[in-house]
Amino acid sequence: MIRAEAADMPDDSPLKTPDRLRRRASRLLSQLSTRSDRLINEGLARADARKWHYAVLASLQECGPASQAELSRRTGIYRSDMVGVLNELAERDLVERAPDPDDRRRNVITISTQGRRHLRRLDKVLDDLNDELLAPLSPAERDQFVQLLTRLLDHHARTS
Amino acid sequence: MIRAEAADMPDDSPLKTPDRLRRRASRLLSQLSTRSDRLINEGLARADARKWHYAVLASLQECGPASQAELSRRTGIYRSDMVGVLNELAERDLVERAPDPDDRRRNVITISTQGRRHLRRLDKVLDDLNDELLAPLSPAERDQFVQLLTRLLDHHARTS
DNA sequence: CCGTTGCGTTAGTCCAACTAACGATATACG
DNA sequence: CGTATATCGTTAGTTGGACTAACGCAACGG
Repeated sequence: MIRAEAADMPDDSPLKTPDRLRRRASRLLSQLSTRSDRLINEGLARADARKWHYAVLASLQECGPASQAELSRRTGIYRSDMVGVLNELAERDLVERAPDPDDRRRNVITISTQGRRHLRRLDKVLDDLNDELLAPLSPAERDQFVQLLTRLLDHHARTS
Repeated sequence: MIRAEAADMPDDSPLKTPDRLRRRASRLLSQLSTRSDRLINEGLARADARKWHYAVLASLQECGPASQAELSRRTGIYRSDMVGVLNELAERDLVERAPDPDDRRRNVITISTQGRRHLRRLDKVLDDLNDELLAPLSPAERDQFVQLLTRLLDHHARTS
């Protein structure tokens, strides 16, 4: 399997990336993540959105209205960046930002009907993009990949 | 499996990250990569290095001396960034930069004895860090994880 | 000889992740 | 009560990685 590439690429050059580098999980992870990010960002840009938009809308849809700070915790977006994301979403009326009468420090963010519609579109877009990302894997392998990622992430999220 | 976390975490709050978000491979990938990067960067910083240093030194060790442009191709570092990396490495005498007599456009980069020693240290450091990264996985699972990553990356590298 | 290509280098863009600090409000404690 | 402490939304700024543009120079191909 190692020399699968030797089939279509003459190995007469010492140009190839050294094996030591290619096998490090950390490196594979970061490289694949870069490509994945690019794929996702480009796909979402075509749909006039960013990935943070999706994260916020999905969170609102699934868990209901919330303050900005709570949204930050749910989605992992820093609350300093949340401001801008919500500005963009509110500008397009995908989301409503209203002061919380119970706690005047808070804003209550609610997803709008348009927001729900937009979210449905984005869900479709992301399904397709993730399909493209995982294209070389069989369904079983995809599940396993997701499961491995989840376990690793959970571990490092709890140990943070 | 979905509510594995409910075991040690009372689910009376709507704060949890929505499932839809948690299952997207692209998202898992990017989040895990962020944490992995942080782990690696901090670990290497403690050893007074950066990940690009390792990539360059390893490439030199495994494939021999090369021009800067070729190093770029081997490692994936942009040649505009390679300059700075080589400056740092040359400053510490881990690497030697000499004009190529055969092609006066080129610099030939050679790893020094100190460079080799430094590389050995970094290899150890990275072994440990990757162990930490993959801690929750069994050896078989680690192999599989690496294999899945490799296949995905190869696919998207060729389709680039 | 001239156009193209590859080289090293400089500068600068873009974006994500992250920190610091602010004013305003809410909560806890003495 | 009052005062400390914490939380909220917000602004500004830093850092680092990925990436582009353009330069002068050298090599190669006609």
